[in-house]
Amino acid sequence: MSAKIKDVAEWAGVSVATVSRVLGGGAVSIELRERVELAVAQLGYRPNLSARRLRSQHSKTVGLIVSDIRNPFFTAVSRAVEDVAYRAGMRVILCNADEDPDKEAMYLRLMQEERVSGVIFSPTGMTVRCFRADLYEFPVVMIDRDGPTGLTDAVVLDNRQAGKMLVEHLIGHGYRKIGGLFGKISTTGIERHAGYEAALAQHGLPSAVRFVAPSTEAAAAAVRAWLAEPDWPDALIVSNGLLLLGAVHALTEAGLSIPDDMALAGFDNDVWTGLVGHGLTVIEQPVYDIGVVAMEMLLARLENPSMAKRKVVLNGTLLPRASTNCRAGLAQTRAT
Amino acid sequence: MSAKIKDVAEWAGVSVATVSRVLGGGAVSIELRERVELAVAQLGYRPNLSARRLRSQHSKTVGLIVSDIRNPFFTAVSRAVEDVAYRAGMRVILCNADEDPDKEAMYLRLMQEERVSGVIFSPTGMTVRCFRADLYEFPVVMIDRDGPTGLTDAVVLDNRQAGKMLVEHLIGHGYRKIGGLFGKISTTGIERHAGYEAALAQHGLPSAVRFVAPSTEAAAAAVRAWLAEPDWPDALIVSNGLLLLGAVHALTEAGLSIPDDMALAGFDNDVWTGLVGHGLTVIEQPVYDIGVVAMEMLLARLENPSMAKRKVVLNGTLLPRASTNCRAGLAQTRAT
DNA sequence: GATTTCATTGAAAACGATTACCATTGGTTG
DNA sequence: CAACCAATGGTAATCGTTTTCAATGAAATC
Repeated sequence: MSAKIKDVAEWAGVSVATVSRVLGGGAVSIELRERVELAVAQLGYRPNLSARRLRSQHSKTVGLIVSDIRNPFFTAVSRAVEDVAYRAGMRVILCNADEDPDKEAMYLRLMQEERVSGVIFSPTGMTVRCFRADLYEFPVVMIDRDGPTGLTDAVVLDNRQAGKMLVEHLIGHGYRKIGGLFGKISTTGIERHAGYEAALAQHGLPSAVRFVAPSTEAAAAAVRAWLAEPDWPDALIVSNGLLLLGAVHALTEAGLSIPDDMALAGFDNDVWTGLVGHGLTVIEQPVYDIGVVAMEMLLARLENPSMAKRKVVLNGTLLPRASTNCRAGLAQTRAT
Repeated sequence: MSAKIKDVAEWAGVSVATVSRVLGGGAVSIELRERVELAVAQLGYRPNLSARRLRSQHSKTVGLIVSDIRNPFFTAVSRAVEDVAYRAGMRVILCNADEDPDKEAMYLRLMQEERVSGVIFSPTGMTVRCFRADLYEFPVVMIDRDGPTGLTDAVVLDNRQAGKMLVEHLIGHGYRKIGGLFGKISTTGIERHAGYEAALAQHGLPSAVRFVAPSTEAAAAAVRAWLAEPDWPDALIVSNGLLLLGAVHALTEAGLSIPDDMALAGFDNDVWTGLVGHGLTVIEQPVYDIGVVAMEMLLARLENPSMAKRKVVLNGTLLPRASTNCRAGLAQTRAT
């Protein structure tokens, strides 16, 4: 059994209050402070965080609920959240909800039991629609997906604009039959789709879309089915990295050339996107920044709970590469 | 302020002990049990985990200390650890130690303060050499890297054998000048290097190695420097996914063809390895299994602390692909 | 020199659960 | 009918901290 504060106090010949003050940076004479520090070192004393949290009523812990840590987007975000959190003296509890509203509810309940200081959460469309922030005693910062404005803080990408940007890039490179493949569970897919439709409508071009479950396999299957139909698009926009990989698999196994048989563009600058052929054109999200901003917003909210809710909208940047037949992209890839 | 157990007791007209028994599955008459459950539901009561942990002296929490969650190897492992942990009613605290012994020590101290039930840890070579398991009150399971046998439980890959396997694959495909690029911080790099040397020695072939810091950029720089020398190998073995990516970058930017100018093989079946050219030959680690086994070992150890220490050695599987000019690999890639 | 002020320190009361121990009840048995 | 027992509920101690409050003594003010 490890040493308790009482042992330290006895060893140093002071009261437990004094030890606590030394640890917490209170006012203690230099002499006692040294005696206590020596005792702490000699006994190898480590405070019990459960006791501390119970008494002081703040956990210094944040919950991070993502859909799947294996998605490079979320690993980058979580790394950023952790960096900022640990630097601020807070711990992080990570949960994978697998885009499943039941699991989300379960983890939210768990966060209450932990009495976390706050939660950073990337919810499904389902949960976002019926989320009642007032049910929880901790502030929530939504990331990637956003709910009805003003309910919680949020940091998201300008998905609509990014969707438009991708379509316009393709139009600018001469493509006219531009298909879209979007995730059907998250709100990001919906918004990117909206941008896609808006850009096409603006140019008087027809749209052709498929909505799929959020998995590489589902995307591959959808593209496979599409290729079996008589009439495919000559360019395809895919709404996130996981789905994009599925599309690549389906096109490769069909022996089709990118971009000659079908151009391809998508979201998320995952490492592999630079390595398919001469590179895939993608919208790069500021993944690390998203995590940093989310955690900083949470810290600010804890500092000042009554502050008006904020929504930070970040912009993606277009990385033109060879998969959309972009000469700039080709040149860049060769040079790199 | 949320409801406490006392409020529930008053609401239901019973004592706090009865409420606690209902929650903990003790012996309570059916009638009172129903009254309590109703009260819990109506008040939205959630037990305070800090209080529970303080009193019951077990945290039901495990620490997971990895070097970087952005490394796909560790994301897969961590996902597995979490799945098993949450299924066993335990929470996971994740820490990134960045291959830095100081950070490792800091997080280990944090784990003590949290009074975690156990820790799963992927230490640097430095920490592994001077790790004193008896300093900590929780059991530790080492993953990926292993310390002196018998000190802690461990689950690792048979790195030596995997290194040999890769060399023999290359020799079998006619390569004779086989270089090696290994990480210099972790023990995995050392062991894989040992297997590499052993296999070459067995065939009477010369070795040529470089050791680098564990980053993609360091690997790219090393390969770049190597290519500037007059005499490079005609095949290169790289000791992990991060470094392998660096090698690919360096070779690509030098305009060299894989495998015509240089064959390439490595470790970790990260998604992108299947997408470079017609695929990179790699040793695939059973990443998810490693996490599952590690967490299960930890649970077993908690169940029975006096059990003899175990070390589980898993085998990698060779995925022959086009980067080593492997016809089997080529065919497979085309078919997939 | 007496009174006020101030910085230190210690004693003890929380924090919110679990649980050992005791008291009550009603039924069964000798 | 007395006595014992099983089942159930309540009381209070406990976990290891932080924090309030009062006490102490030294310095400062008048």
